[in-house]
Amino acid sequence: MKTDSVVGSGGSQISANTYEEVAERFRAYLATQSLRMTRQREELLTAVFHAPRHFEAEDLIKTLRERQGHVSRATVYRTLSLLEECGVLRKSLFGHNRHFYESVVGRHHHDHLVCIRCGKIQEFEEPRIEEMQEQICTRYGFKILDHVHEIFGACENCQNEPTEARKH
Amino acid sequence: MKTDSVVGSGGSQISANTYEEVAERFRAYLATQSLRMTRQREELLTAVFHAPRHFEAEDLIKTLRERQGHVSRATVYRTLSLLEECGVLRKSLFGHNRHFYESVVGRHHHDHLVCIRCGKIQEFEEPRIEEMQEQICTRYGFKILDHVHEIFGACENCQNEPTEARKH
DNA sequence: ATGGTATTGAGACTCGTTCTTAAAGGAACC
DNA sequence: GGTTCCTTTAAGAACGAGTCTCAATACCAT
Ligand SMILES: [Mn+2]
Ligand SMILES: [Mn+2]
Ligand SMILES: [Zn+2]
Ligand SMILES: [Zn+2]
Repeated sequence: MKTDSVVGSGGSQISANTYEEVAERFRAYLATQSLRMTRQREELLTAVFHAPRHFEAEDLIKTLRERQGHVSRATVYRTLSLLEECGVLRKSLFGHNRHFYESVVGRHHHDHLVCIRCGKIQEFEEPRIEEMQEQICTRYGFKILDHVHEIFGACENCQNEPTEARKH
Repeated sequence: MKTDSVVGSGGSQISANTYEEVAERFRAYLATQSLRMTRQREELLTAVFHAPRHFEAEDLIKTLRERQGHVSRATVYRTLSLLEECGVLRKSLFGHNRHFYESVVGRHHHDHLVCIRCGKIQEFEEPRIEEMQEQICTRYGFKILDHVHEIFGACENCQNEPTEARKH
């Protein structure tokens, strides 16, 4: 399964924000937490900025390993969490197990159709669903922090492919 | 975090179906796959039938270990997958990582509000969301097989608890 | 430049899950 | 019952994503 063949909802390949806008948000966040901007965190940010729309932690690790400036696995995970905390990245699901990240600064909230055959990700936006979610939470006095709404299935291209048989 | 303090949508604690109905479905499925009903598979089925509404694989393993008839870890996972395949069980998310299973025979489809503090699970049913999902899939020529729609946050009880500070 | 925190890298570790393999079980036929 | 040919199992090794540990190093305010 390929890792990324995005069909975006019409946007550009890379976030519409400039690197500086995103970097600024990150720096500001670090400041509020009395955390420091380091060479590693800067490199990670650059890598994230140039990564495809939906990427996995392991992709970043690989990318960075190939370059001069190595960044350790632990640091990658630590930094991804920071970027998530400050609203630069969002973490979602590829399948029942795998995760991917995507940059969300300056983008609308959206959810995903994930093709379980070829890995293609189709983004969708449906404010009415979001609104109903809110209603449901209100009904139950639940304070929503986060949600996961991913739809798994077969994209148009993959629907005609022969199905795999049970292997045993 | 406790593992299960369900507030169901009004249903009974255990699936409304009789054990025999569920067992029959499982046997039928095994037959179609030329698989056999074994002592272990039977014990698993019983354990599943008596488990709380939402349970984890590890819970079952523990339960079975305490009894006379031991069933190995590998067999538990294999059988849970079979039960999922034949529509007896559904697998969902507790958090970004953890999974739980629940019996779905004879129950309506529903999704969950998961309290990230105490682990309480509130089920909800919203046909209009399901319908919109279908519309979206139609729009993109996507054949839906499965979806995950879990909402994470704080339940009514947990909203007033003091928040934990960043630990470092 | 110094000093006191924050940060890092490497690798150990965890945890859920899957894989491997040899031994045991079941069904069908004799 | 015995034989044959599968399927299934148990146990533990292996895996993979992610986290933790801790000694060595980097930041940055002063
Ligand atoms: Mn997306
Ligand atoms: Mn449920
Ligand atoms: Zn596809
Ligand atoms: Zn709660």
